[in-house]
Amino acid sequence: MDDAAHALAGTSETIAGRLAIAIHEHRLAPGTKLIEDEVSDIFGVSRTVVRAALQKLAHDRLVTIQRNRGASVAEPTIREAREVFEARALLEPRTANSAAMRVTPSDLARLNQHIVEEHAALHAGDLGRALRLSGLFHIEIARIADQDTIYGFITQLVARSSLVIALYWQRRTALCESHAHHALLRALADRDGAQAEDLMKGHLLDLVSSLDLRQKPPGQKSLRDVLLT
Amino acid sequence: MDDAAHALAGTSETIAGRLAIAIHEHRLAPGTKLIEDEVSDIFGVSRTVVRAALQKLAHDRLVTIQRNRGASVAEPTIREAREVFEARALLEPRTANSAAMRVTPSDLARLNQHIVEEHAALHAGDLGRALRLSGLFHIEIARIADQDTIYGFITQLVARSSLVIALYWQRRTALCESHAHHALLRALADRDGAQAEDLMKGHLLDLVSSLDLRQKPPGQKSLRDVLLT
DNA sequence: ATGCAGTGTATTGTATACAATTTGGCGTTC
DNA sequence: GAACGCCAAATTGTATACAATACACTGCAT
Repeated sequence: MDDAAHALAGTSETIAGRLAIAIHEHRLAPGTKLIEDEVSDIFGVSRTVVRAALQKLAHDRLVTIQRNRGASVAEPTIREAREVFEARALLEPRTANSAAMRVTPSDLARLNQHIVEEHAALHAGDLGRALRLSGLFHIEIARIADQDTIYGFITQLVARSSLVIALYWQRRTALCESHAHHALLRALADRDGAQAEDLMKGHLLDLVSSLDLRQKPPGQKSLRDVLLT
Repeated sequence: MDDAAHALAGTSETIAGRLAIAIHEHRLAPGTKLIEDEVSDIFGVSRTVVRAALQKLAHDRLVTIQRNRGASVAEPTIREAREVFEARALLEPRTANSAAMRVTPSDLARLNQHIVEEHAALHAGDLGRALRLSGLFHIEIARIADQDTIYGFITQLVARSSLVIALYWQRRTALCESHAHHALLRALADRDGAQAEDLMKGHLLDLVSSLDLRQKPPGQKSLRDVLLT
C-alpha cells in the first residue's frame, strides 16, 4: 500500500465490525456523531460503503440514524436498557442449558481463555477490552448452543448491553463478576444444564442490579431534576 | 403524478415494507431473484434506494444477498425453520403472559378484528392475506406486551415463519388454527396470563407439527429421494 | 455428443456529482 | 440585549457513471 489514506480499506461489513468493536470497548461514547465523510476518509472508502455499514449498525440499534441528520452512537433510554436485559433473561438461561449439553473440550478451552484474557485485561487496566471479552463469553455460550437465530439475537443484545453499561453503570459495584463466569464454566464442564441455567439467570440479575436504572442518564437529566436541585 | 413510472415512489423503508408484505403473502416465492434494476424501475427510484431496502431485508433474513450475485427471497433450510420456531417458543409464551396483564379494551377490539378479517380472507380464498393477518395477530400481541426489543424479534421471526410455511407446510393439515387465536383472545380478555402463556406454547407446537421438517424442501429434494421413487 | 475456452451481456460494487436539508453565525430590528 | 430572519458552510439523500464480476452462449477440439 502506497497511501496511508486507505491503509484500512475494507467492505461495509469490516467497517461495521470495526465501529462495533470501538463502541463495545467504549472508545466511541454514546452520542458521538458519526459523520460519513470522516469515516470514509479514515477507512479509505467512499461514503456509499460507509452508509451501508452505518445502516447495518442502526439495524442492530448500536447507532441511531435520523433522516437528514446523520448517524450517532446510540444512547439507550432507561426503558431500552431494561428491555435489553429482560430479553437477555428470556433467552440466555435456556441457551446456557442447551450449551451445557453440546459443549466440547475445545469449547471449554476457548471459554477458559476468554476468562484468562479478561482477567489479564482488567489487571492491565484496559477496562474496555475486559468489557468486550466479558461480552464475548456470553456470545461464545450462545454459539456453543448451536442455534444461529438465537445466537444472532444474543450477539445484538450483548452489544447493546455494552452501551447500557457505558451510560448506567455505577462504578461503586467493583466486583465485576469474574467468578460468575468461572462458575458458569464449571457447570458447563460438568454438563449440568440446570445448574448453568440457574447461574446464568442469577448472573444476569446481578448485572442489572449493578446498573442505576432509576433516573435519567447523566447527559439527559430531566428538566425537573436540573431545576429543583 | 404525470408519469406511471414513479407512481409508487418512496423511501427505502417503504420499499422494504412493500417487498416484505409481498413475501409475507407468498406473492414472492422463496428463491425469487430480486434484481436491483427491475425493482428500481417498478418503484421509480434509483438503485441506491433499492439496495438499502434489500440490505434491510437481508438483515431480517427475508432475503439472501450473495456478493456479486445479488439478492433473492430467502429459502430457509430445515434447520433454520426449526430454529425460528424454537426461538418463538422461547419468546412468545412469556410475551403473551405479559400482554395479558397490560391489554386494553381497544387492544382486544383490534385483535378481534384481525381474527374476523382473517376468517373473511380465508372464505374469500385469499390464503396469502389470511396468512399475513394470522402473523399480524402474533405481532399485535407482542406490541401489547409493550417491549420494543422483543417486539422486534418476534416481528422478524413471524416474517421468517411465513417463508418457512411457504416451503414446508403440508396442506393436508387443513384446520389452519383459527380457533387457537380465538382461545388466546379469550385468555387475554380474562387477563389470565398463565392461560395465555400455555395456549401460546401449545399453539406454536401445533404450528410446527403442521410442517414437514423431516426432509429436504420441495425444490431441493435429495438425489436419493428423486432417484429411488 | 462432451468438455472446455473465449466472448459478450447482464448484474452488481463503488465512487462521485449534484440536489436537498440542516446548522450555525451574522447582522438587523425592536 | 433578545429575537428574528437570512445567508453560508457542512452534511446528508439520491442519481448516475464507471469498474468489476458473474453468467450464458457459442464455437472448437476431442
